[in-house]
Amino acid sequence: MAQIAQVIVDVPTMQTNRPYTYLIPAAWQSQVQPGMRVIVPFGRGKRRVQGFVVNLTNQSTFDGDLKAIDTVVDLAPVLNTEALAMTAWLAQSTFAFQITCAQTMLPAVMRAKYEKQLRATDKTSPAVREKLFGDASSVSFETVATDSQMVSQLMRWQKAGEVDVYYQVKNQARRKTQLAVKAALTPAELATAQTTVRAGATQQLALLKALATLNGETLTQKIFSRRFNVSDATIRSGEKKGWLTRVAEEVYRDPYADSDIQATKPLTLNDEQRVAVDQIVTAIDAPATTTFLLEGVTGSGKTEVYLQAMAAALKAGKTALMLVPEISLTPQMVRRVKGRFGHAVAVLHSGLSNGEKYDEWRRIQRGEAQVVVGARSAVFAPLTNIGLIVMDEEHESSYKQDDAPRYHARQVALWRSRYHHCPVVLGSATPSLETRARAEKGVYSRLVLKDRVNQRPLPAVSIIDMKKEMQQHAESNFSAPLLVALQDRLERHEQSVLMLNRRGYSSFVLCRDCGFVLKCPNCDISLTLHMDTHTMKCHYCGHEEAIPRICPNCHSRQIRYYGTGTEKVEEELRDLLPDARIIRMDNDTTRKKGAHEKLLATFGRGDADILIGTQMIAKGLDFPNVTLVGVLNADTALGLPDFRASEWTFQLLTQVSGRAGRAEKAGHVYIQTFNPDHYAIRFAQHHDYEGFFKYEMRMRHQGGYPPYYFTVQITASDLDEAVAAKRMYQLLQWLRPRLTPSTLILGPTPKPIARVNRRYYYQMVLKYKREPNLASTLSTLLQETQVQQRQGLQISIDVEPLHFM
DNA sequence: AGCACGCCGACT
DNA sequence: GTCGGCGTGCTC
Repeated sequence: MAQIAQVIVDVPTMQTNRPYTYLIPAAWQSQVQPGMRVIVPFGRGKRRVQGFVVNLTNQSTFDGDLKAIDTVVDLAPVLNTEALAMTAWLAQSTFAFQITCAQTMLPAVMRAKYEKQLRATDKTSPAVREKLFGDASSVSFETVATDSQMVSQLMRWQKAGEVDVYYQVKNQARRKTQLAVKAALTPAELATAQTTVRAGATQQLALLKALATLNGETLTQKIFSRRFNVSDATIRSGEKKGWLTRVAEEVYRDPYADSDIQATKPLTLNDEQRVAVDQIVTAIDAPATTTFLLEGVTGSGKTEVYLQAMAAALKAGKTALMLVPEISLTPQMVRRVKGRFGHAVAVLHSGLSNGEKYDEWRRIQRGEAQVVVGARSAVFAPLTNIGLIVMDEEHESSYKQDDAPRYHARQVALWRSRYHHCPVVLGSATPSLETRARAEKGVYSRLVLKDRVNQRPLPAVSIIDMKKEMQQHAESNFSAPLLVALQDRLERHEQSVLMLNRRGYSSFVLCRDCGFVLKCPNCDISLTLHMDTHTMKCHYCGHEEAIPRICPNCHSRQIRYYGTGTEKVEEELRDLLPDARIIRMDNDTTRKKGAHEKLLATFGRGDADILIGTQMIAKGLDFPNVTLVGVLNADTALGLPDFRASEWTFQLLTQVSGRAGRAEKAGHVYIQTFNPDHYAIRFAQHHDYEGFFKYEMRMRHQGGYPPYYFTVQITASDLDEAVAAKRMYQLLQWLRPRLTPSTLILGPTPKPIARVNRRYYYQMVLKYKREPNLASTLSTLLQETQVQQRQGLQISIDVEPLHFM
């Protein structure tokens, strides 16, 4: 029986990023297990924090007095052996704190909330009691400690024993319960009771008869009253008479409870799909940790391959994990998977409430769900005995988390595949260069789907040179050919989709007299105009202000907005095509829960002719009547200072092109661009992924970028620009001699957006092929800079960053 | 992170 | 003299 526990405490700092040793109180010794949450005293005061038990021993390696665990929060571990191992690996590979990693794997409600409280003691004088507590015995420190004078007063009272400081560690997890009805009498007694109710009491008679059918089982009151048509009032009076008892029964919050989902059958596979499924199934059965790259154009039936391979994993008694990008996790997608696997499916995505996420997580943990579908963080789903991991649209940048722990779901998936000894399927029409290059080298097995399931050819793509258009016509978002095509679709009662590439683009306010651009007072970027709220907003810090009527700089009235937002495009289109029914889909119109789905349903029913949207419309939507896709500005992302700009542009254009002509009717795509000869646009025009891959690989080779080099980004930020810059140069001096000479260091440079939220950002990028001591060097760097970090300097390390700006 | 300790300036 | 400002070190 273990007497001592090693605990990772909820104090995310470099110094506390290691286990602390605690005594286990005798009463808990047989129950505490690694992976359980505990509450422990930490520090010299009375502070208490939550922690995770990571190890049990009988001997302390700590030479000093041990404190004892205060409370054990869980009855069973919330992190199993795999999750604990994953925590350690994740912390080490992303340079994040272990506690941060552990918390990332669990639903948000399992994170503790802390409240510092003051409690009355037996020494509390009436005056203090009156001033602080009133009738209560405790009060939150924050509500009383209003200013520094009060804080010192409170400290004096604490020293005098007038008040006691206490840390309340709050568990946010709430289980949802529903009242359930249970018969309190035996069947014989119920029968007797039926004869004793007064004549005409039909409700009571119905209740007794209903209770008799329960056979001692419980049934939620809601269903009970509906099924037997007895009112809640009757049930309550039955409870008073002692016929029944009502108990609170735990229920899961089921986000899809109200949607009725049609069961679907596996579709017939074509030859290529068959080959793919067979290979994956062979790997599942072996089992082998093969990583497959499933490459197939839109409409080639990748999803069906996933579903049939997952079915094989279930058939082998194993579980399956399917990751999809957040924006592809639409109700249609969920319906498709649930239709195939029914109640075995748990869904995890950001649209769920915290309670719903918690319940889905517990269903998985208890083994009640064998299939998990979810976005990035679902890669940590507590499935055991995984037989297959699928990652759809593996090139999507949303798989990389932007804040600590800065992990890529693909890396986690590969780690779990090794742990469970199961295959991984990475699917995409436009694989990331890293993945495709690994397939080329034979590290991954490549499976190719060349044919579209419906045998439709890919749509024709026309490139429109906007430079020429601008010379011939007045300034407009719509070129003549696109407008003609839109008109034509209207006449033929076919639908069109227009995409506005928002990346690197927005509408801002500019003074036509002096050129003044309205900027955010906290960040280094222009404020974006929002017509719906009639405000100027900063997309980085959320700052909001009124739209200026006169220029703050020269007081001219010639201050107008520039650039293009979806709203402005919509407005212009309504002018040009007054008869068209238009739907706009962007962050503003889809913010409300379910709004996204509603707009798509309207469009799908044919209640609109044109759908205007941002990147979010490029993915997954599949409407047979769409025969025209227009990209209004293909090249805004090309101007970004990022070596992946071409890759993103190519992927986006290829994806959006796939939206045209998915059924019987042929589709056409119009791409408006100022760079008609750019290779990313040319290869997208010809649906030529292979061509793009070869060309881009040459570019990466020349520039020394991934996948030829590994990269690490180091960022420093401070309120004082000079401090950030100086520290960054010191880091460079410190790092250079510790790294191999062949490692390249780019920078330090100010970030393209140098100031965000009043902080100044500087970055440095390491490019290397082999750097054996990199991990230890970078951890030392973090250790050595912790004193500066206290003083307000923030340093972060991003391994294989996706965004270089 | 949050707390105690310790060292300096300005006041009951 | 002391109260309280902040820089520094430590938390099993």
